Amino acid sequence: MTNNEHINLLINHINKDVILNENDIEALTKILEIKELNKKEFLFQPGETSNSMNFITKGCMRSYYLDENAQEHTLQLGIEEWWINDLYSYLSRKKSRMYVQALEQSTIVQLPRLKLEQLYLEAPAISHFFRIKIQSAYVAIQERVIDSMSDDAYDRYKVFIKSYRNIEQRVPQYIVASYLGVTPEFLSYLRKKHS
Amino acid sequence: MTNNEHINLLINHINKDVILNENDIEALTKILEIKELNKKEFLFQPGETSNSMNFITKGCMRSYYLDENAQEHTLQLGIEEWWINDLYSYLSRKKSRMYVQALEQSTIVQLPRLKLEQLYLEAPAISHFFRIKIQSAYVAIQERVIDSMSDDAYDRYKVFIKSYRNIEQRVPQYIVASYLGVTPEFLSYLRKKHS
DNA sequence: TTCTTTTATTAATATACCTTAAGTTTTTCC
DNA sequence: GGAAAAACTTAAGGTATATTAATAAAAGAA
Repeated sequence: MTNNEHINLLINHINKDVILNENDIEALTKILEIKELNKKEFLFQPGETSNSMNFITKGCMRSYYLDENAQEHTLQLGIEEWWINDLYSYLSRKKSRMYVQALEQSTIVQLPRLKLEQLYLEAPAISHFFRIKIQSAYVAIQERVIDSMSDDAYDRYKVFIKSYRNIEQRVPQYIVASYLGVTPEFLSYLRKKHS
Repeated sequence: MTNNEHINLLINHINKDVILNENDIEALTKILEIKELNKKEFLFQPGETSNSMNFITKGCMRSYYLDENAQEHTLQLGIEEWWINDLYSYLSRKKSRMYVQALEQSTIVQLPRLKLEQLYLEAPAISHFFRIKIQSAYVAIQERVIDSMSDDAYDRYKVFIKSYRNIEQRVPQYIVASYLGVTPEFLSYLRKKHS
């Protein structure tokens, strides 16, 4: 894929929610950076602060953290045309507890925070777009809190398969387990029991 | 309390995060509405769509929903100078699954959504304020997801007491349990065990 | 106050999920 | 293609939390 193909994926993606004019597109193109990540490579790690919005144009990524017992917990998974980040760190300007990692050879388009916030001032459409994105991130995570309180593990697995249809095939099952909040052994048991 | 006292609580609250000028304050005052709720009265119920931002100036409120087994799950608790809403419904414009209810005789200052979004256009400080609020709501809920995945019930209870210090005394324990995602019986057991 | 309703406690039994450990299958890479 | 590593499965035994049901305590109403 050429750089322009990656950039166009981003522009088209944004254009689904807001109307970008020529200036918006040019300004956006000026500030973006394209980054390649090898399989298992980290975009950032605990202790660092997220300084960009990251749009996946190729590959598959996840964010996760380690609890006190060094157990992995996956917070977010993403493939082509999804955003990946620790929004907590990006928004609060605090150090992240997260690893953000490529699960396959991946390419992302990055928008550096300071330049992006500068851009908000001249390009209201872009500001509006990210307001919408953050709102949907909120909506998604509230759904997750609700599901985790009302559903047992197998119901959460069904919800996961439904909303992450294409992703499920591409990531190891132990990562799905760490997203659902169960052990890989228990997920394996559930899959057998219900098959 | 007079209406002006309720309004001043809101203005002072907003002024902690952004600088409001005289016009901002006047415009804000023009669109706000003050509402009284009796103990146990609902601000809205499942099936309705949230159409305002709601700032508590007196009393204590919560949002909760019922799962398929008619179990209550408390999502949010708030007292004086906290916001209460189903942000999911407010932001997505979809019907809420939530009950938002006064736990004591309460007063809220409401900002109707359409008028507020109109106001954003002329009062960037207010737009900025709510962007910050939604961001902190995201940050708070992500913390909650992380805690629910890494901590056991007693650890979550300790976190709850720390962050909801003043609220804990004012709400029945079974509501705390429904916030933590455990049964009232189990919370009672935990409190005894660790006392 | 007294009665009624709401909330909290206790305890026995049940269940969802975890831990450990061993064995199997799949993927990676030289 | 074969060895090594990574991922998945199975099963036994254990723990955190749920369920049920009965009692006690506290709060609200008359």
